[in-house]
Amino acid sequence: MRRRLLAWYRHHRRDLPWRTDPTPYAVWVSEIMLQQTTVTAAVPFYERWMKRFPTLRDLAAADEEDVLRLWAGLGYYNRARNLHRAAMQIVSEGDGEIPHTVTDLMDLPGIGRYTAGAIASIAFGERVPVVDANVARVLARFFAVREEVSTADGQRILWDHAEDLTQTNNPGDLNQALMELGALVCTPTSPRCDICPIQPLCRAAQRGDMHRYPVLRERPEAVEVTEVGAAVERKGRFLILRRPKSGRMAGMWEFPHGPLRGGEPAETVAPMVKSLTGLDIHIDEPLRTIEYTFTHHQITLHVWRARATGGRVHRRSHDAHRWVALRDLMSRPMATAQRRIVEALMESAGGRQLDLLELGEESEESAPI
DNA sequence: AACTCGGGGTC
DNA sequence: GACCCAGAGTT
Repeated sequence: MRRRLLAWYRHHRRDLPWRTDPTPYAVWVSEIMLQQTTVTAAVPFYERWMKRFPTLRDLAAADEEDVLRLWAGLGYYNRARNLHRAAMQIVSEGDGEIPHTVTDLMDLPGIGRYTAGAIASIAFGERVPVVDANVARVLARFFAVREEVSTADGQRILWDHAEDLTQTNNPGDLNQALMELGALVCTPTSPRCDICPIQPLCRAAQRGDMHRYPVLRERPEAVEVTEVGAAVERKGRFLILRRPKSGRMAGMWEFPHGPLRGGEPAETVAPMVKSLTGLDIHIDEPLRTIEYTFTHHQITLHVWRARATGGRVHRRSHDAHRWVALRDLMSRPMATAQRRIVEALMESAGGRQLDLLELGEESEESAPI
């Protein structure tokens, strides 16, 4: 099975950026980005990251604000904070070298059994297994594992199989081959058993019931949430708040917003901004409604344009605030939903300039673009 | 063992 | 629009 798999991998492996020079740091960064994130989504972020933080020391020396700025859009922001903290930990407490073993790697924040195994095997050649969603699927089919993947029994069985397979001279390639097969051939909904190099040895393929593996836990139903928010303007600048150091989206900037607990959205904005910031505002007009989904929440966020009319910013659940000009908003670390608010503001500003241009054209003047 | 994480691609 | 993804941390 290993021989077939490795032969296939050598021929079909994708040319991914972290494979051109798989230093321990490169492997580490890629593995953190790829946690719960598809390869396609991670690639452009990886390229930018390595340009800005080429080495572990560059990362350790960076401000968290810069780290989050580069991560903005990838989601799961604690990954970036943990990566940064781990880099600082290695440089300050260690010798500046990334640990070589699973045990030592797992002492670092953001590195669990999977990521420790990936770094140790790929970068250092340690004979240790990895079980991610790809490997779990491949092995569950190959060995016809009936146990639910997320249970303790299911995990133990899969890790045991993976560990057996990894007792070889090139554990890093073996692990990557398993993941690559899961990504390209042994896919979730329609596996390509016809082109699979290990199909003749696969229990599920022999039985013809590939679709029954892996056994996954039922997902909870999505919860619909309505939120209201405001782009509050004062003297041409907009109010943004920074979330505290811990918890969800720690350290990220956002417009004042919050869940609608009842009543009409339009009538809830001003009280929400008041309780969040202490500011009195005047609502001008609806700006945009933004819909997005995460985990099992479906959010509908209604955002209004508003002006500050009085009061002082006191901040309740945030640790900083700034009044920022529109052109500077995008350079703050903000999650995607918040960036869409900035986009809406820029589009409406652009529209206003276009209105001016059209007025100019009506008066027979040539307007520069 | 269950829950959370605030992104996005694929089919 | 489901479903899934190179998981980890917290409760």
